[in-house]
Amino acid sequence: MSKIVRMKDIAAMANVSMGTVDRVIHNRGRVSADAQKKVMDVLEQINYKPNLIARTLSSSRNYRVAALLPDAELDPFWRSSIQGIQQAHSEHSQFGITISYHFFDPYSGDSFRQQAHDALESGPDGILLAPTLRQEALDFAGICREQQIPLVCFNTYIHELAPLAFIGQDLHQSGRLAAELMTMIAAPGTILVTHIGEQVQNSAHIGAKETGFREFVREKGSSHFEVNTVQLESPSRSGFKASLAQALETHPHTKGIYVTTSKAYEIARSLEELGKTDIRLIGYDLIDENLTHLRNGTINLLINQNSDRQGFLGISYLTDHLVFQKPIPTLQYLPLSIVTRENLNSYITSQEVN
Amino acid sequence: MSKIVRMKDIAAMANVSMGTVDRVIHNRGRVSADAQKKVMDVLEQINYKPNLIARTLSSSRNYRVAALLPDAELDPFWRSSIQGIQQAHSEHSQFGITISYHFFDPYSGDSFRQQAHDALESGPDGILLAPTLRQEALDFAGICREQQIPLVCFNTYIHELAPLAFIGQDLHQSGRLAAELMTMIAAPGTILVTHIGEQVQNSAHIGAKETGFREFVREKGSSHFEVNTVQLESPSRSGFKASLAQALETHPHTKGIYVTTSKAYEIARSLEELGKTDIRLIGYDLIDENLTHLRNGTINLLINQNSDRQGFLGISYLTDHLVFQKPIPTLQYLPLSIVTRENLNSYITSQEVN
DNA sequence: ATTCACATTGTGTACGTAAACATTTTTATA
DNA sequence: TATAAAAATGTTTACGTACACAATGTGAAT
Repeated sequence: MSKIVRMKDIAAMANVSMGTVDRVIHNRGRVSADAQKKVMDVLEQINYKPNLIARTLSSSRNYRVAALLPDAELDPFWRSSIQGIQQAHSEHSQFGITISYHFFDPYSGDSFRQQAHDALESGPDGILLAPTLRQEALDFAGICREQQIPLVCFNTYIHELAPLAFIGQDLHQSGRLAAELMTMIAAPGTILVTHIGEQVQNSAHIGAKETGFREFVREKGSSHFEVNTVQLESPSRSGFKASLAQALETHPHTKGIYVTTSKAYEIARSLEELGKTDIRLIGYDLIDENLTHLRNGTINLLINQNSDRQGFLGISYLTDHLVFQKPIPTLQYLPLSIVTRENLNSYITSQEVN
Repeated sequence: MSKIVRMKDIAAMANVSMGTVDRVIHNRGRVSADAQKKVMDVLEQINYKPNLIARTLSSSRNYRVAALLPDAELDPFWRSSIQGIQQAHSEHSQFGITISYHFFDPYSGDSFRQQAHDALESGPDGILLAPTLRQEALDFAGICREQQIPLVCFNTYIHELAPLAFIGQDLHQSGRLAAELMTMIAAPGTILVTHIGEQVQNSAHIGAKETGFREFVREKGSSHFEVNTVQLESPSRSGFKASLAQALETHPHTKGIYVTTSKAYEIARSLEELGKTDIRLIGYDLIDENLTHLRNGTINLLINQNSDRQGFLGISYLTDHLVFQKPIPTLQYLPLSIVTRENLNSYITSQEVN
């Protein structure tokens, strides 16, 4: 029977005007201690839930969100993040959300600083950030905090950033999962953990996966498997395939390769060219380049970081925070999705609507 | 620059009143051909998107939704569906959605009819249905169509129901996936597909999984694996373990068991009691009973039907349809999530909020 | 031409909140 | 005490839509 309580009702119960109730609820000040108490007393008795619909309609202002993430032209991994952001945007545009995009070179501090500057220039009410560069991200987060701009981060977890929300994957656990899967599908022998032309800045990020991987093997598979880390040339250089071949010669009993980034397709391509078919390959992310090899069997498993959903949730959370003033999760770990040839389509199909 | 167009603007452009615009947009009739044309012309030129916020606030009526699904007391599988429904409800209750629950015995037509009758009695504006009983569901859907009550179904796909939306899993593909996983982790030998005390009504439902499973093995694993179907006693009967032991004697080279329902824990328990440790076990759903065995390793893999998300989406779609009059997907297949010991937590953890 | 029935069109109010604005009360100052 | 300034409180309007209601216009029957 509990009818919905409105500000009007509270005003009546407390014997004050709606204006006063409004001032108390939003503590805008300019209220006598007496009135304050009267309203607070009522608020404690009843369970007032503001009507978010009415609130949104009333204060129908426009919110600007700046999305700051690497350029998908430079790394296709980010394509799906952008898709997720765009989908969230199209679902929320009616709430007066506009998004400006600022794409940076994921390995260039200068590029980041430039784009970050532009993002701030646009006078955003909220910022969505993929903090691939640690130090630059920290500096930027400081400015956001100074300027009181809500910051939501995704993909790369950096504890000290202390954003309003982080959305991503538990990387340590992700590494453990990869190891579990590898020990399930690979024959006993050597497992290579590959790092491909990585920059120093990313080392913490990648490190958590490797640590998790090794931890699992130590716990559960040390009798059958030996883990070795190899550093390969950047795929953009001609030496890439050679450096892989070299690694395989050094470790002749290699039965599996774990690629900690979305670049498994580069390894897959080289393995095909080298005619190696007895090596299990586990990598990350449903980018087109990987899917081809997952379908033809060169890549056996992919762990999906759900970066489309990361982008989607990032924008959704900012909308909830800005528009609806709803509480949002501080830390949102997404599922560690395992993708094979047979469940791939269930992860990438979109549905018709009516 | 494209300012948002309101009904007011359309009225001005077409030289009519807002009332007329309203009548045209909602084709409530009582409009002259002349006025109709004037408004339509404007509507074709501009891109009018109604403000759903304002619409919702204005027609702030209450919607009743009836949820009709099996009793979780009789089958724990349904617990998570209910959780999902409740979560969606708590997120949408501010939009004036109230839900009445009607739990039936999943194997009793009488029970279903009784609860379905109650559900209709409650005068719902929308219905969420888990159509476990085929014929009864068809009859019920007919009544819903007659009474023009929107019907959203989940979990069990029945084509002839033709609901507003179906949310669930592609069962054929689910079977294929199970087979792919089984051939990855099991040693060559016999694979058993088990049916546990199933009712006739569910045969179509379960059949799709088995067909998919066999199809995959035929295509990709026929040289190493032989698939056999076994029918076991209902776990409630004392003969369950014996019937399993009997099946394993009949098929002495059994290396894997595929349980097409959420009852893998029953098999796991019996396997433990029988001391069988070399048989891989793949089942469905993250119910507590299964998780225990997944954690201790008796169950190797679970395929998650995401029934919490099914319930959540079911209510969300009904809300979108009723409250926001948004288009919703006709057919929403959810991902075929693969769950292991190491990614289990990423599927069941909930987050703190701020 | 007058009246009535009916079709069409226009106007006003409600939804619940936020925020601008107007009014009253209190306090400080001369 | 008178008066201005400041503080507190109350009132009104806007947000965009839906819907009830009022006001026109049209044509037919008397």
